[in-house]
Amino acid sequence: MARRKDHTPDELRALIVQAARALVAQKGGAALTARALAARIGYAPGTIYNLFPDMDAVLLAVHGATLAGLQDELAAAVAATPADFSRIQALAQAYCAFAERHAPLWLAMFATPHRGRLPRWYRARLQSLFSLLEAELHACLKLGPAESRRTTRLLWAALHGITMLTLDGRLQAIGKSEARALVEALLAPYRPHG
Amino acid sequence: MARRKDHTPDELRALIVQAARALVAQKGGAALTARALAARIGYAPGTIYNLFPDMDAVLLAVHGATLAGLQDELAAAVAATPADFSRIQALAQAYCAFAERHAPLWLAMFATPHRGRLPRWYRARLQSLFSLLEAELHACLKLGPAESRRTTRLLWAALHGITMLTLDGRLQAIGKSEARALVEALLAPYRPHG
DNA sequence: ATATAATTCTGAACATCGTTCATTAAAAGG
DNA sequence: CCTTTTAATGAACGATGTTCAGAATTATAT
Repeated sequence: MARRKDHTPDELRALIVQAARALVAQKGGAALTARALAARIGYAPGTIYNLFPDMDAVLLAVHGATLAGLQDELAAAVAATPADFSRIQALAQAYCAFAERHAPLWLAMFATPHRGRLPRWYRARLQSLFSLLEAELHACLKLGPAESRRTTRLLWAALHGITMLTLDGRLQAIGKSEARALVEALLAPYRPHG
Repeated sequence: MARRKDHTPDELRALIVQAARALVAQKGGAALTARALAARIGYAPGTIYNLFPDMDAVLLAVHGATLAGLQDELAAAVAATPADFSRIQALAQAYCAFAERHAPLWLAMFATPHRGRLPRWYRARLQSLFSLLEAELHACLKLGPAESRRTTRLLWAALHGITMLTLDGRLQAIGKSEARALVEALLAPYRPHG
């Protein structure tokens, strides 16, 4: 039995990613199994493999959507703040808020180390995100190009650490309210003097 | 067939953890399967379950050993440096060096989010590590109690982030040499003025 | 219209995983 | 020597990712 529903390959691909995203968001990354996903979209498990090489690729597509969502919110934060230190604060808080609001999706993104290198479209997404932050740091903190590059990586990594330790409660669980204070303290050295 | 080799339960427990540790260190966390572990110690898979409730418990014991190893090296760093800012630098570099040197073990420690709360002995291990750092920060940086508590968490989380992003190459891969520069930049604001 | 080709979906099958447990072998005790 | 206790087994169960020969449907050609 074939063609039970008329979905173009692209539509079906999008349907799979959407269902996978919902599954991870609701029940965590471990709940994303081929059979559960197939049941959710009303297809047989094998159908997924006609559109994705394996389940890792499905999960990576979910992560891509998560990164896109973060980028949208960071862009909104840029648009809503003046081009000074307060924008950097807003970006950092938006990052933390997004990760907290989509905790299962965010945790799933870092749960399993990827074997092999990430596909180009995924690296491009990351690069795009990174460039956005770097541009804002350069503009708002008046750093030199080399310094803003390093500072971006430092703040990015530090934010990642704060967020992860907050979310999964590992290593001396950090309360959610304390996370904001930590981000403040992280950025404090970069605040213009006065 | 029973009692083929004479191991007390404690010896066998230690043997299992040791073999599991070697397995993770050599082939990564995903290679730690009940059957592979059993084969490595010359027992049947079921034997593992006589000594551990499940494989997660074995993995957690491995992580406990990893944390103990880190604590030893941090203590050595304390003993080898004067009680000033340079000691904080040495601690941070020791942390990064340990994670890098035991990359598979370190990555495995953060690969899967733990369901439920961690056992008490594990939380005590973490607390012990954290207390060591907090005491040194308090002593070497002349911070108040509340401030040293927050600063410890901040630096801990930031170090975690730098280390993780360096090791698994995710998110704008940070080169190993660049990681040291990032740690330097992270600590720079706390360097005594001059 | 009819036949043929191309597409698309199925679901049984395979290997491997964690885990359980009735069974069996070995040691200890009477 | 017999009995009890302990320790180890390995077959078995359910669930996993993945494959693929075949079935069902649509498109195309004659």
